Amino acid sequence: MEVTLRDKQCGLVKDEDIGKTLTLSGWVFRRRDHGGLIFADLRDVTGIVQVVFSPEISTEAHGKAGDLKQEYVIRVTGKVKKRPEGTENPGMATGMLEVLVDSLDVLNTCKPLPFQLDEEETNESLRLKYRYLDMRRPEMQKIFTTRSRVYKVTRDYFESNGFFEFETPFFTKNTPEGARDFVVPSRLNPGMFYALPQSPQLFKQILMIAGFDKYFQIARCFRDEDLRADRQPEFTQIDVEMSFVDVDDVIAVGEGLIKHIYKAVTDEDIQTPFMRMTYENAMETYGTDKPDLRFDLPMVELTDIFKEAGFGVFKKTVETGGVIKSIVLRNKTLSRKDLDTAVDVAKELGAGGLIWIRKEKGTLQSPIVKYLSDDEKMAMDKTLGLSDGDVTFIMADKRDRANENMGKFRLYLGKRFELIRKNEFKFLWVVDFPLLEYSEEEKRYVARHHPFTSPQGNIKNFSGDYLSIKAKAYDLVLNGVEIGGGSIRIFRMDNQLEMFRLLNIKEEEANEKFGFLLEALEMGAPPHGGIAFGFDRILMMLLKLDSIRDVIPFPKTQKGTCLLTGAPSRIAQKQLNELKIRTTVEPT
RNA sequence: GGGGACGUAGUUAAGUCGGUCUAUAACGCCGGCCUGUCACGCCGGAGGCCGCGAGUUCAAGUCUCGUCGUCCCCGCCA
Repeated sequence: MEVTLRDKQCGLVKDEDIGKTLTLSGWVFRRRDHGGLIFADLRDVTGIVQVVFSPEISTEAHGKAGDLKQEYVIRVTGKVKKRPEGTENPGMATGMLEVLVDSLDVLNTCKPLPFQLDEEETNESLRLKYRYLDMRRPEMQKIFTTRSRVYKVTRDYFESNGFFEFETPFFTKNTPEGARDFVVPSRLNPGMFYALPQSPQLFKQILMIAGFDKYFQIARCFRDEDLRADRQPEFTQIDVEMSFVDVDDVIAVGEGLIKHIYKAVTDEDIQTPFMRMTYENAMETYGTDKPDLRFDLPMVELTDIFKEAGFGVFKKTVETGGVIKSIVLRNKTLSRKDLDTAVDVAKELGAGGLIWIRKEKGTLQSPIVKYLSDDEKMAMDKTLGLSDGDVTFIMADKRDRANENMGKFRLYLGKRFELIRKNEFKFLWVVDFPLLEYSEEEKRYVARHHPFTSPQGNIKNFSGDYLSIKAKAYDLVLNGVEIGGGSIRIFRMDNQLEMFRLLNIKEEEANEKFGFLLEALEMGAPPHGGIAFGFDRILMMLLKLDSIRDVIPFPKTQKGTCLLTGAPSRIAQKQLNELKIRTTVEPT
């Protein structure tokens, strides 16, 4: 016998259904039992519709409805009616309608819930353990239906721009640079391991060399590093690579994609092109390579003004090549306590110290003011344009440390004094990254992005300051979070060898680790470059959520465990034997 | 590896200076009543190893140490 489970979904019942008899199925979201009359909100992913059980319509259905409980799965059949005047609910999409039920079937029951679905705040570990209940909440359904739509518009965008979608291997080769790899033992090759990809980087370059011109993939990536609110061990990237392009081409495609996604999520248009800022400018002005531009507080350098200062810390810092940087917090008359707290915070962030100078009634007040000459005070006042109620915060340190610490302190000020305009989306390209950075740990220069990133200009026989070489690399930053990054790649073997020389990587080592790419570079590799966007982070930001876990269906805890499935777990000795693996941890 | 926060009925929270705490409330749950509710309402009831383990004390939900779990941050990570 054929049974109709439903004619349409709950949220899709419309005015034109009035008078029709429909069969609907869904979950009992809430039930309001008035004894003689019982209301229930029937819910599915499309929304909620009110169903009414009245003994005047069906005593049998009304009788059964008395036993309905939260989250029972039911099927009802009944006539769609306009609600009686005065009982409409304008707060819900189907609030003008209701279904008068003549027959009710309980398709499945539900035990009492471990937490209420409409509870504002529920312990996240409980939500993760019962993720299927958590995900029934309308807010979560909104997140994941949005996520689904973003996959679709992403594919639409690339498809209409001539890109080809590929899948690349999960079981791949361990790479030396970058994050720690997750590894998978190879049973067929005892003692050998695959690595899960940190990104499809080398494969997408190979695809360019293979002549596919424009590639994209919505790719899962794996990095065995510690977790954060915006970092999961497996996450999704929108991975892109293009041939015969330079920086501006990739950036333009990236902006087009973000515009598309932004529209899909917020239904609004954003202005492109996005602002661009050099890495150096970002570091000098905001002390970070991912500035949050939803508030101002730029850093201003005062090194020249205070280089002769009577205040020992300033003088000594400048003499030893350091800098003096300041931030002005305008028109917030801070108490002594606020200022003391600010000093403590700065120290906790890693600063050696923090000087404050407050302007009131036209004069500068500060513990160090007596060490400053009138000329110095006037020069500072003029440079910073101070008014009454302004506080200048000053750090003196080596350039990198002063920038970095002041950058962190800037974020503190932004939060503490609520300067962040929360409704804004401030996109920003950070460009002209240094090609190299010095690794204290390894005592050598390492690639800031990765070793296949193209330098700006010719680096053949380069002998100057290695840190001054710029890369054709770019990051996309949104509200202080990095949501994408990429580069133009080196496409000629001679340049790649030059790069390895700078990195002090021996040719044999390079061949052993990524010889397949090097060999490919020698067989007609076209100029190419690309970018990858953090899919989860983009969603998190656009939906104004605080955690990447909220946009991932089944996320891991900070210890990397899955509370739903209990992963990771021990495996049987037999499995270990097959893999020729012995652990050094005793079973507990 | 390090720093910090939290852990009390099924859930969310309160619990002051260690002492009427026999641990409180709301929601949920159970029973009853209710024909226009929509977070329905009203009456009644059950429900607790105060994360776990030591210690201090006449006395511990409360103080100390350890441990487990979750979260935030640094390191790590692009």
